[in-house]
Amino acid sequence: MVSGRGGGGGGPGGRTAQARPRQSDIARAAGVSQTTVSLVLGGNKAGVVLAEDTKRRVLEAAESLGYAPDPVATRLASARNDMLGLFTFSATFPTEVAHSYYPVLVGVEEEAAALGQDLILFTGSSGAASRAADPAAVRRVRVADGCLFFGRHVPTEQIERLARDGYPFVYIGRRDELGERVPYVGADYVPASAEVVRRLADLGHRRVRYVRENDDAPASADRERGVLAGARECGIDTDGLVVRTDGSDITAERVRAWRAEGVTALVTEETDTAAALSALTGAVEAAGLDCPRDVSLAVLGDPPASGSAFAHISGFTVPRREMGRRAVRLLVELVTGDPGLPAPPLQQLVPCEPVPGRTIGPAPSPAP
Amino acid sequence: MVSGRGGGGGGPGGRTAQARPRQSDIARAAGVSQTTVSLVLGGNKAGVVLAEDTKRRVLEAAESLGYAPDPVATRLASARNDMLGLFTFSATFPTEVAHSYYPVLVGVEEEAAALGQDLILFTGSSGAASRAADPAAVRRVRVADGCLFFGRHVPTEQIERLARDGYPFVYIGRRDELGERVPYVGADYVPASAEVVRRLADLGHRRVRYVRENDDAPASADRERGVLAGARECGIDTDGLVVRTDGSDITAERVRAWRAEGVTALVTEETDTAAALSALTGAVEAAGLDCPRDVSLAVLGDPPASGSAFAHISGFTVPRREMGRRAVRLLVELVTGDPGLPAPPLQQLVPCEPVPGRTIGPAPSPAP
DNA sequence: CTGAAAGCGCTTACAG
DNA sequence: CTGAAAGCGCTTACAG
Repeated sequence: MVSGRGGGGGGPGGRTAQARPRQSDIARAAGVSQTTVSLVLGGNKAGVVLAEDTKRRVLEAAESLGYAPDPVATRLASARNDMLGLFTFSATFPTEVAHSYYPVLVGVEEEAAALGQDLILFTGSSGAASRAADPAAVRRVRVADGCLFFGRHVPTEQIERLARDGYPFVYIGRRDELGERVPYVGADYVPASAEVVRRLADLGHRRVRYVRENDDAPASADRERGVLAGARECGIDTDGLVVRTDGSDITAERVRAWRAEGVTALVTEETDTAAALSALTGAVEAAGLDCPRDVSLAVLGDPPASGSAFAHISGFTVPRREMGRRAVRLLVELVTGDPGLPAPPLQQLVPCEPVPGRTIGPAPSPAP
Repeated sequence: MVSGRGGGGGGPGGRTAQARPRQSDIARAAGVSQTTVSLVLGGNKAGVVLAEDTKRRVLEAAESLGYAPDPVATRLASARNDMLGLFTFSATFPTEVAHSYYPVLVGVEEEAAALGQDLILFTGSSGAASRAADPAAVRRVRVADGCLFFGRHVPTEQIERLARDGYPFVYIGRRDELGERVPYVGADYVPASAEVVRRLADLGHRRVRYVRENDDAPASADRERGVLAGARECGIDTDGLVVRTDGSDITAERVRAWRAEGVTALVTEETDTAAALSALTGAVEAAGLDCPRDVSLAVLGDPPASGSAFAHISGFTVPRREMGRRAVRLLVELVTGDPGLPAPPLQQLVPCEPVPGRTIGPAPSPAP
């Protein structure tokens, strides 16, 4: 048996901890049974009729004792506790990608609060020791009714285990590798990317370079798909259009050479590392080119920091906040969903918002 | 009775949930009792001696059944749950003050992960309806072993109730109003503020204006205290030194008048609203003054955004991340602390880091 | 060395 | 309208 209540703990003042009140304490105070307390406080889903006076006494006792239900017990007994998990696959909150992470969190938090859900933050690995591979890490999420997953390095096997057990979860970000029944909320990169190319075409650009990273992320694949689709639609040369890079080989010379070939617009993508983006902007600057006078420049996704020289770069923004919101909404639907009812769309894409910016302009004469 | 296993739930795929194996299933398979299974799998903290053969049989059965312990039940049965709460007194995560909030969260999350604690995020009010005054809102935190409080508008009464019950909590940010036994981790504004004044004095400045907000926050009081102490120490005129404002009355004319009076340096403070800071920087710009050529400028606390014209403003940074870390450490000490052992320092101040910046320079001639 | 039993704090049929 | 009882899946003294 466990020693249980009244034990140490030593609260803030070093004072002896007072045990939290439970339903049985309320029952004693109100002179009713613990069952009745549960009925009164638990929302009374079964529609049981209770005497007004009983209700009042129970509520008063609960109030004066400062009662708060134990969500762990609630969940063990009922399979619900109105808590949602948010699991990130990194040792800590990504400091580097603060700009991309925070808005998601804001959206998640907003919608969770709106839906009366608390949020439990889990991290992939605890301390330096255990890696994200630790199976126990992912398993912990089961304390919540359902969980949001967010991040690059996904322990597929662990997640599949959860899926097999019917545990509700939603990915933030598109996932290919897990099949078509895996719920996610992603950004709709394809049309947004095509639209950027279309804008360039409308301004007279015919030769473009799309500088993307060597990355297999669905986001990168989608953007390339959109760029190619837009190019084909608008009669932009797709030959040599896509350039893969780790950043190191995008130099001022290369950019000048493109200009000499008649390239008038450059497009790149935003990622965690910003390798392609910073290499390209650096090369454009080093080449002494002005945007959009000498060459137009666009980025697929948000620029890295508002402080940089390219703070007003054209392109589109990723609807991170809305993705967070939608992911929560979907997760709650999965958690509360009646198995008989039609399921909500499991895989959702949120439109990206075009950013006019100041780095796109009419195509200059083909050769400088 | 609850329907329990195998029930609906309808996981991500809407597939029927498969019942997870539990200790009793393993027990049956291995021909031992459920207690023994718990002993074998549960780390065996009590140091009970078990037959090797029994262990092996249990482990094999667990493996072949794909057993994963139910963290909910584990936590209910053991006294602690290794969850820490983080309660913020605002409807949602502060979007405006993302820059000041996020680093704290990073620190909290880092240290919590390092100490094997999960994090529950609570917000003061859920949705638009309930205000932070809602007693139930604060009460919810009791589900965690202890809680961090963060934000300006603090429902003192609710917190005192927690304190009385011996519930462990720690404030992030200094708190005067709650007495000397209230645990907090704050920024050490006084010496950092004095140091900024000292730097100005060393550069020859003798007449200074400190433009602060009309705010009773401990942070504001501390900064003023530090400014005054530094001024007295360095022989800077304290007469008219401190200027309180809501932002509206800091104009280009006023700044020019100060210059005419011989003021060569301006100091302001960072707050949630940034009212004083943005008013002052706006007025300096409008007055056509260059920093530090015409006037030196410093801010007590971080500048608002890296993108602004004053991204390189001199002053100091608030050690938000370290505050988050320390707060978690203190809280865990309070939660796990042996009441017999000496308590850790309940009120801790973390040093601020000086930021050289580019807006402080030698004092120009007293009159322009 | 192992098992029967109580208990963690709830929910939910079921019987008064 | 209310209460006694079983149960969620574990942990932990305690008794063999």
